[in-house]
Amino acid sequence: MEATPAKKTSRIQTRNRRRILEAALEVFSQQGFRGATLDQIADAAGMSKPNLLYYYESKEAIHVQLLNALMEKWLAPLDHLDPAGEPLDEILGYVRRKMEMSRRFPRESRLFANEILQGAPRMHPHLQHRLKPLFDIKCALLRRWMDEGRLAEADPAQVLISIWALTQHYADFDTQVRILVPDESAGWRAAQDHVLTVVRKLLSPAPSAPAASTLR
Amino acid sequence: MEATPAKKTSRIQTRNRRRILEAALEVFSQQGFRGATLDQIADAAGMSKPNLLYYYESKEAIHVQLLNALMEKWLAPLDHLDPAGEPLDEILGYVRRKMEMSRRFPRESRLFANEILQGAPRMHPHLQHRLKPLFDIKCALLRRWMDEGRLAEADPAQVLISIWALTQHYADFDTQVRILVPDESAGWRAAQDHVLTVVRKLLSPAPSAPAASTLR
DNA sequence: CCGATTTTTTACCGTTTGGTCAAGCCACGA
DNA sequence: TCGTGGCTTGACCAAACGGTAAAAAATCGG
Repeated sequence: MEATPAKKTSRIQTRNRRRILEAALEVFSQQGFRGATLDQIADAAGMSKPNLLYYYESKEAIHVQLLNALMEKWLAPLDHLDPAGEPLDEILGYVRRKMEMSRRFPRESRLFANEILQGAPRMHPHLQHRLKPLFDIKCALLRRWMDEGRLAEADPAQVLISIWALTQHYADFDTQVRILVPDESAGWRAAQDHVLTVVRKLLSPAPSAPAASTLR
Repeated sequence: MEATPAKKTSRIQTRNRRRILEAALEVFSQQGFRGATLDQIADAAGMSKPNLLYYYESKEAIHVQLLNALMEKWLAPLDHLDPAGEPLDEILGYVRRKMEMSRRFPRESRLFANEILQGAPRMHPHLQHRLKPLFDIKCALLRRWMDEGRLAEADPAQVLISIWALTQHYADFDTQVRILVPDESAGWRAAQDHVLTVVRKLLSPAPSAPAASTLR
């Protein structure tokens, strides 16, 4: 059916699509979906509005494309939590990766934040069908580690949520953080060290009466 | 000069102004400034658009009014940190108050988040002249408590920032949290207990070699 | 009850918005 | 060289937007 769609995407097509997404990320992440205008995006992409609409059929199509790409990128670090690794190291590694993402991709973080703030009108299915299952799997993993006494006892779901809160905050509330802690250079280092400390103190297995398993 | 402005605000005026602010809070917190429309707000307030503009001269005026009122409300809990109190209790009390605010005033939290996400175009001065000084004062207080050995050592600025991150996250990312932890009733209780635990573990003075004051 | 003032509505305006259209441009293979 | 098909553009549109003008309606002091 449907005659071979064929026609590979040309070099100019990939280039322009990339430019559009880059521009759209910039604008959407700062203004939100409704606040952004096609003219702004087209302008930032260095092309005319009709040309932009030649590559994406609507404003919403661009937004959706951006969110889809984002979801994969966002989930990757969590996916890397290795059940075979040393629990605390695994989690601290995860935190490090999340902080790194907040630092290197703040616009993606803000795009996500905007979407959630508005009730995730376009991402709700994604959250339910991709994020939730992965979340549950990793919660179970944390649960197991805690039961084995290799992590301090805590609510696994709350642990993951608070790691997100702590790490993403530095990207999403960057404006506020910069006002309060003007230190440009050392800022990120201090932030990362701090968050790592918080998580370590939260999850380090009891150092007083240790001994691996308190069976029963 | 300027003949007595007089004319007390009538009963109907206060009532309508309140209704407008209530409606605007609902809409702005969900859609952001640019995303919200006067028609939406007027609709939510149960009045016509021109009537709405009879009470506030512009969309921006409503937004500014909302942000001003918000700032006071938002700072209050931090202001209550008592230098004379028991350090850990004071801070845990502060965390409790912040969690309570996230639960009872999620729209205010999201309004604030929206403003910061967009670079705080209207709130920047407020942040610099009201939030920052208070922040510095409370950081100094934490510093003192830590130096006295009554709190665990940490970067005071990062401590306050992470408390905000943890508490506000439950309001701002409510949509996501609800998907991941569907438990309606126990959810907030679990969240609060968790955040309190995190902060307690972070700031509890070393339990091994305690003794109040290690005066050098 | 009246007159004056405050409140509300109807009709409207100029601008911005997301999106369309038909014509022009340009690269490239034959 | 020319034509063909992908790419680009200027001109345009209807709807939605923030906001205004003026008159109708409601309110209230006397």
